[in-house]
Amino acid sequence: MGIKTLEELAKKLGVSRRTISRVLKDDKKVAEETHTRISKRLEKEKYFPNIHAASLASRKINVVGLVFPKGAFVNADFFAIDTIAGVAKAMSENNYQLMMFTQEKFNSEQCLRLYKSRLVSGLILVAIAEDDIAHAMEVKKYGVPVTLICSYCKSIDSFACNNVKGGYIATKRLIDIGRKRIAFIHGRENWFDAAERFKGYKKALVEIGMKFRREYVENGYFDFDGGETAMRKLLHLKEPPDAVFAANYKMTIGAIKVIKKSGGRIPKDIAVVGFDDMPVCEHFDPPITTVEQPLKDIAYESARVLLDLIDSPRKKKTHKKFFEPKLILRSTA
Amino acid sequence: MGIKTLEELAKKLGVSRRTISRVLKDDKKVAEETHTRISKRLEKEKYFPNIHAASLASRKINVVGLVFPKGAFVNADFFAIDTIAGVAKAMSENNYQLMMFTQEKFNSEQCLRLYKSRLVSGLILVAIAEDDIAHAMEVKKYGVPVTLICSYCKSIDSFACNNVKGGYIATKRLIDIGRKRIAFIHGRENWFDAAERFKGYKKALVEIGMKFRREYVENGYFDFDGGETAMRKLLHLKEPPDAVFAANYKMTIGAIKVIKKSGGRIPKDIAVVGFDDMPVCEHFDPPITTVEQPLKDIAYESARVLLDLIDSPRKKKTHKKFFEPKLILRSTA
DNA sequence: TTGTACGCGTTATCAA
DNA sequence: TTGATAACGCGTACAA
Repeated sequence: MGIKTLEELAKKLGVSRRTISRVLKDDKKVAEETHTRISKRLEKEKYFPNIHAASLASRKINVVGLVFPKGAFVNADFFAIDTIAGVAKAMSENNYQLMMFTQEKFNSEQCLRLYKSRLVSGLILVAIAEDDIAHAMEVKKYGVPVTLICSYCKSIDSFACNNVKGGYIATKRLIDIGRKRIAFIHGRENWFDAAERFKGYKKALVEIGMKFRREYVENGYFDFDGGETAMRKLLHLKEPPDAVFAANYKMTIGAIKVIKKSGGRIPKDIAVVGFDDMPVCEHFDPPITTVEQPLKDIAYESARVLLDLIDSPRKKKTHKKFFEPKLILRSTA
Repeated sequence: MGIKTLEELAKKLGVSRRTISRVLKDDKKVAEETHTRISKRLEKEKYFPNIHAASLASRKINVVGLVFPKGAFVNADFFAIDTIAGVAKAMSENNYQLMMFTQEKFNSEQCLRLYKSRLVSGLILVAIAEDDIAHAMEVKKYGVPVTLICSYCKSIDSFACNNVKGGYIATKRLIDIGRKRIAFIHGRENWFDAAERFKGYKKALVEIGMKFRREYVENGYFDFDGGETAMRKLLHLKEPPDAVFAANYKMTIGAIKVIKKSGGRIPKDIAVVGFDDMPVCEHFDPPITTVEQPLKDIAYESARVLLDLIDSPRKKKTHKKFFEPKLILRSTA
């Protein structure tokens, strides 16, 4: 049932393989009559060329790998969805396929294997921890086309939100509404994003001449519980904050929960600005004021550049682009 | 830099390709000395076999495709994450790779192509709308190993939550706490899950001898806004419900929002049970009583069975498994 | 406009 | 225990 190879089909049609191959590629140099006769038959037989034979011969393979560290994937939920959606869009626009990989811990050896075995022709690495940047560089050194999403490395094409600015506008908002004691709930410290948002927070304080207070910074580890614990500590301070900037949406929700439970009014007693605009932020009670990062665009762009890189690997200059974050005003600040 | 082919390496080592191939496969029939000599060199050269050459020769390819309808992917967020995580686990346990596909609308032609071009050796279809079941059957008829996640078809191996039971236990909970006017917020009607949960709702009502009232059923289209609109309509009824079961977490959150805004107390005035236990449900205000479905397990199992199917395609009997939903009691009912 | 024939890098069968 | 050698199915330079 159904023709399996070009050879078979060629025999049945009484033409050469080469001619059918031309039809498949829409090569002009085929008589119109022959063309229609062949393409009708191709349709009918539901013939599709064996990709392995093709890429063995052509040395090309239209597949790109998207590598998630397990942490990012399991805990960051929406984050992963937008990333996949953005990359998938670029892939389908360019007739590429997307392969997914999740790694317990970033594994440069495995990345190399994916490439050298010709499974993929390039890799997109998502949210690599700072400690792993060196390994990513190694992968690149072996000649693997690589781009980074939501992390940064001088020698690799990197795409991320301008997290410093994100932290800055979040904090600035709190300053603008008159807050004097602004706390910060930090994400995991070895993550690129977390450190950058912290910088933005400090920058805004310095700019306005507000003093930076160590006791107003707590680590919430990017999670609900972490946000709760951090907020609880902040509330127990002798001089509790009158505003909080939490560096992702989970910690924000955790913090709000604790504030409400303690009887604090939001934003009257404590104003809150979060990070990431997940669908639920708008529908939370109260609706959360937060900084949105265009994750899907970031992912899309990094994928597009990777495809360029695959086509012309000679490019020396590395791209890097930091996308604009955007403050979404709702009820918490 | 680095050996590219078996041939090259064979020459350098003064052995035949076949011998190296044996070492790669851990074949016993190689002298120990030869074995260690070769494997050391393999390691050093970072040689990995060309997958295309290998699958061309062996006619095998350790890749499985996971096909999302676009709707399910973009709107169902967490849903997709758990699904991917479960499938990815099965893949890595069996040394398979995972390829992702998102389709605007289910496209059997494309599914067939993926298989016939040997890109994948089987497909997992996620949450196919009822209308598309026929197309899925066609794909199967062409010999593609296929399993279904979160939808059901008699002739295809199917894995889903026991949604009827889920709807039943949700409704039963509301009955048990003494509610007499129980409303239902329906998901998109042509989706398998939605219809099943509705059945469970009706079953619980009938069982207790409560009459089914058409006006207590509203469609919320599985989305926040839909949930809000539906709830608003329900509140405007002459005899508003004293309980609501909403068929997914987004509609649940939408409904709660509207109830709170209208001044209703939860669960005192209106009790609410949701569906899906997303991380945010626990941290919502109020924490949401909901029905959990073991999505990750469902996905894992469907992937495992697909791999079996690929290994031994002769099996006539189709598997189907309906996983147990679980009521998670929190504050809304 | 159409066809021939070699090469791509493995696997696997047989023979040594 | 090892090694020739023929597939595997397609791409493409070159020839007709």
